[in-house]
Amino acid sequence: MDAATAEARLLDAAEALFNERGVQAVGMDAIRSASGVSLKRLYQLFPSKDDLLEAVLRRRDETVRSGIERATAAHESPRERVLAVFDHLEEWFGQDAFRGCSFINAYGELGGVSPGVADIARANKRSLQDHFATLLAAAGTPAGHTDRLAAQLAVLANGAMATAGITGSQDPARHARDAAKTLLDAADVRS
Amino acid sequence: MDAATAEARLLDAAEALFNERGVQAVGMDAIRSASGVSLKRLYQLFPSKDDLLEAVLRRRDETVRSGIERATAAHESPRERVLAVFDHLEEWFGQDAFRGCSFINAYGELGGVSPGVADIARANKRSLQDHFATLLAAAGTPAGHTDRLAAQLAVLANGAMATAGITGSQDPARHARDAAKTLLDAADVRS
DNA sequence: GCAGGGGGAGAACGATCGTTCTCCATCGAT
DNA sequence: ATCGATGGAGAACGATCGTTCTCCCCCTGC
Repeated sequence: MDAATAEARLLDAAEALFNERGVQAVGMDAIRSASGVSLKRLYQLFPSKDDLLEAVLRRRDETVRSGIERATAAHESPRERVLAVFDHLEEWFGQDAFRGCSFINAYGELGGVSPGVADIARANKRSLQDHFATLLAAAGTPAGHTDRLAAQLAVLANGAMATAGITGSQDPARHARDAAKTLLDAADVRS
Repeated sequence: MDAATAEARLLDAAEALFNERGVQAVGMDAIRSASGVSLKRLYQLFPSKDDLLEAVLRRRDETVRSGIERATAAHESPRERVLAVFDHLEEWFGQDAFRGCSFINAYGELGGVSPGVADIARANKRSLQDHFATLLAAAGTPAGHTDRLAAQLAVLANGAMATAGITGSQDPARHARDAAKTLLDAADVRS
């Protein structure tokens, strides 16, 4: 097995286990067993558990960003693109392994003691809000209003993730989408 | 020191430390040092760390419920009472020790391995949504709409907590409040 | 004054974890 | 065929943690 596939297998296994049980409850042996990669190789590629965790979060960050990008690109108007984000959330929440947003969870567990984890979580949440702002700017909304509306939409999306994680239901995505529609209507973002 | 004050000191110390560093990063020795209660007494009152954690979360649940109750009771109309919840959040987010919602954080860290923690978090979030529903029902909103609107407001509140925790800012509370106002307007909850 | 019991300080214990090390099998190059 | 390097399996190590135990002090009832 070459280094690239070993790394991918490690990130896959670690991501799944961290998602399922949290970070600190997962031992390096469990990651080794699940990935089929030896401890020696593991520590060659990721010198510490922190390094592995941050690599997992960085890859996950890239995954969710491109997933949202792809979901919004499939629609034409800014309004539909904003709503597509919430449709994307609903689909995500329906997956079997869904147990909340990795960044919200990792921040809750380690944000207080690991600045690296806190930074990655912050960056991911900022990128979500920036994405909303970009979509709204294309609708020709006045600049002052887009930032406020983007912040409100980000709060809705994060609330959907947190609520869906805890309750284990997809409903929060639909409620967030409905609320987003109301906010877009009120801001006169109709196309 | 009698049992009641020992218990209170333990819950205070554990709550502060869990909030600051997460649950698993806090050793029982740290709780003993911070509380000034001996390990023997600690284990007499709480036979395991899990018991202590659940007691902390249950007390915290009572605290946030009564805090929201008190904040809403200070206002007259259903609309103002709903908005008072978000003012209450903003004040909370401004506290120095604020590091996100205990239930969202605890669920992220332990919800996957501890059904007790997951249950308490679920109950807390359900009570928040129920509270919104009760406030809206008093406004005479049609029953079908109150549940949907209450769910949307709960998503907003949870999103404010998650976003404020990660970004360390009070702004999400104001954005959530603004969004809530828009939703109330759209649902014609004007008093 | 004294026996006894409850509580405090902290050592001790067993388990687990992150990390490193040992030993051995494999394999390509000469 | 032999050498050297590579990597795998898993033991070993040191630290930490949850939990229990030991020892001693102090207080109370007679």
